Amino acid sequence: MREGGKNGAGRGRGSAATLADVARQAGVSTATVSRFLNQPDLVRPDKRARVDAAIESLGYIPHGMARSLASARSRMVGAVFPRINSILFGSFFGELQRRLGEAGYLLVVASSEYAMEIEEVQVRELLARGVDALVLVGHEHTPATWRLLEQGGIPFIVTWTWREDRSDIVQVAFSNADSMAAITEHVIALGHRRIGYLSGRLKGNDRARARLEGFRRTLEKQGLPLPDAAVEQVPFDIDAAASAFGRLMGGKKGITAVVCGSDLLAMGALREARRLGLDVPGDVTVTGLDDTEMASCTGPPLTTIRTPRAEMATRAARMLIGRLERDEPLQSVRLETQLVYRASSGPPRR
Amino acid sequence: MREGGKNGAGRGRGSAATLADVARQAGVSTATVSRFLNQPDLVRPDKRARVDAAIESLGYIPHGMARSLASARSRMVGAVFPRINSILFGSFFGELQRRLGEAGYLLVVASSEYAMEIEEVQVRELLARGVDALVLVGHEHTPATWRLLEQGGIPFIVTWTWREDRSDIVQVAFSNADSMAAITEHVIALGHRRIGYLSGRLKGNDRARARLEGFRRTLEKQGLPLPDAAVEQVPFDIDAAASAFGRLMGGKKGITAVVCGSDLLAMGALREARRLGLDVPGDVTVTGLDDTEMASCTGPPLTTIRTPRAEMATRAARMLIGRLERDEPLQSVRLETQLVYRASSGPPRR
DNA sequence: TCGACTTTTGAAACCGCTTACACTATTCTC
DNA sequence: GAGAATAGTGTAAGCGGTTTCAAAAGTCGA
Repeated sequence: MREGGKNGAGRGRGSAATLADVARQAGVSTATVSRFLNQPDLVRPDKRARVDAAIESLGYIPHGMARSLASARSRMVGAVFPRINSILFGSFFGELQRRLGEAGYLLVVASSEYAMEIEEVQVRELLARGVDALVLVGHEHTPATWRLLEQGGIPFIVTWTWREDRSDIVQVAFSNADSMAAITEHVIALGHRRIGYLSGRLKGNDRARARLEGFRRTLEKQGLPLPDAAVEQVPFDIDAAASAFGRLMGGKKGITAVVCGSDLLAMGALREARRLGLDVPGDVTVTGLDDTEMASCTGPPLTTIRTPRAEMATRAARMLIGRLERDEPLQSVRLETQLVYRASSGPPRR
Repeated sequence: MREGGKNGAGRGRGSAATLADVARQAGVSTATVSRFLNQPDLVRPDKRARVDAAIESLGYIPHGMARSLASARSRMVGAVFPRINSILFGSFFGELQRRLGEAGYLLVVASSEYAMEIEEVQVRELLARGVDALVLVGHEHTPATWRLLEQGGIPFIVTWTWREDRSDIVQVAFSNADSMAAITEHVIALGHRRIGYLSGRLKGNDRARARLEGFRRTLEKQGLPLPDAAVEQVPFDIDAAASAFGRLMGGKKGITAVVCGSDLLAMGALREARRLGLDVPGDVTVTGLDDTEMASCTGPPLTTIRTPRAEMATRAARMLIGRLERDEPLQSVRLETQLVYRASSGPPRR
C-alpha cells in the first residue's frame, strides 16, 4: 500500500474516491474523467488508458446520486404494483427488471396493496426520487395521481388493462374482458348453464371489474341467467376463495361450473372442492385466468387463459428504453391471450 | 435536432419548483425551508405555516437526489435476490418492501439469476446508486463482492441461509440443512427406505447445497443407502423437475419416496406423477420445502416445511431501520421452520 | 511552413438541497 | 431590567458529478 500521495489527506475512513481524485491521479481534469465515463470516444486513447488505470487503482465507483443530480437523469424506472408478492406480478416484474437492467436501468418498485390512495403516495415518492419513467397497472388512479403523472413530465405506461377508449394513454396491455369472455364461452360450449363466478375485490381494481364484465356480457349474449347469489367477491387470497367456493356450491343453486377471476382464486376453489369431496370436473368445472406457473400442477390441472405477462414486460421495457435513450415515441400495444384447456373443465354430468 | 438543445430545454422535471422557489415565495431562507422539511420543530409556527402554504401553492416536491447528495443518505435499501419472479422470494421481498416503506425507505431490487458474477455487478450497481443498506441471500458471494461490501461501509444482512460458523456476519436466516433433515426424518419414519432426491442447481446456491447435505446426513445417520442415481439435479423450473422425477421413477430403482429441494420442484414432481398415473402417496411419497402459498392446492396437497419468509423480512427490515435511524447494532437471528404434514406423504404401500 | 479546420482538453458554472457557523431574537434567571 | 442561555434564522460552503465555452493541440492541403 503506497502512501506517496501529495497531501496525504483525502483517504478518510468512509470517504470513497471521487472523480476529482481520479482526475488528480491521472493528471487530467475532472471533465475528462467524466467524459471517459460517459462518452469514451471523445477522449484520446492515451488519456483513456491513464484514467482507466487511475480508476482501477483507486477502486473508484461513480457516485450515482451526484451523477443524477448533475445530469437530470437517474436511470431508474419506477413501477407501482397492486401487490408485489404475487406470482402474477412477480413474473411481470422480474422480466421488467431484467430488461431494464440490461440497458443499465434500475427498477424501483412499490406496492399499493390495491389501494388507490397508497398508490398516489407511492407515485409521488417515486417521482420525488427522480425516476425517469413509470410503469403502472391498470387505468384506475386517483385524480391527484393523474395530475402528478401529467406534471411529472416523465413518460409512463399503463399495463395489464387494455381500454379501447384511452388512445390518449400509452398502454401495453391485454383485454381482461375479452379474455374472460373467451373462457366463459368455452364453459358454455361445454354445456354448462348454471355458472357461478368467483371474483376478487372490484374496488380499485379495473382488471377484476373488466373480467366480471366480460363474464356478464357473455352470459347475457347467450341468454343465460346470472342470479346475484352466483357471484362471490372476495379478497385475493386462497383461503377466502375457498370459502366463497363453498358458499357458491352450497344451497341448491345447481351450479355446475365456477368461473374464477384469477388462477389464485381458482386454486382456492379447487382446494375446497377436494375438501368437499366434489369431483372436478365431474361434479363441477373450475376455471382460472392468468395461467400462472403452477396452473399445470393443481389437482386437477387448471383450465385457464394465458396472459402475456412476460411479453408485456418486455415490450414496456423496450419502449421505455427507446424513449429514454433515443427519444423514440411510445406506442400502445394490445396483446392477445390464449385459452389453455386442461383437466379442470368438462361437460356437466347433469 | 433541436437547437439550443441541452441548455434551456430543461429535460426531466423541467420547470418544477425548487426549494429556493419555495423560500422566495414564503419569504424565508432556503435553510428554513430545508429545516421545515427535515426537522419542523426547529421552525417557528408562523413561518412553518408560510412555508407550508408556499409548498402547497407551488406543488413543490423535494428533489430526492439532491437531497441524498447533500445529506449522504439515500433512504434506499438494496436487495439482490437470485430470482425475483418466484413466489418464494416474492413473498419475502413484498414484506420487506412494506416494512421499509413504512419507515420511509425505498427498496431497490436486483436479481442475480443465480449467478454470482451477475450478483457482483448488481451489488456494485446498488452501491453506486448509494443505497444505505443491503440485503443479500445466502453466504456464497464472489471475493470481489465481499470486498465491495467491506469497503462499501454500509450495513448488510445475509438472509435465507443460517451458518453457525459465521458469527462475523449478520444473518437473519434459518437452517436449510436442519429443515431438510426434519422432513427427511419424517419420510423415513413413515417407513420409506429407498428415497430419491430432487435438487435444484447446486452451483452458486448454498441453500440448495445445505438442503442436500441435510438430506444426506439424515440418510447416513439412519444407515440408509443413497445411490448416485437417486439424486437428480435440475434448474429451478417445473418442467425440468417433472422430467427429472420421471427419471427417478424409471428403471427399477424401487424408489418409494422423492424428497424435493423445494416446493416448486415438488410441484413438477406431482404433475409428472399424475401424468404417469402414479398415485401419491400410494405409489410414491413426494415432499417439498418452503410451504409456498399454493402448497395446499396441489394434487394432492403437499407435505412440506414452512420457512419463515415473512418473518425474515420483518426482522431484517426492523433491524436495518433501527440501525439506520438510531444506530442500533445489528444482531443475527436464527429462525425456526416447521413441518407441515399434508396428503402427499404416507407410508409405502408394501 | 502556414492558415483553416477539427479534435481534445480544462476551468468553472451549475444541479437542488443540507448543514456548519455566525448572528439576531427571545426567554430565563436572579 | 441586565446578562446569560436558548431558540430561530440566514449565509454560504459544500455534496460529487455534468456540461458549456473557449482555449490548446493536432491534422492537412497547398
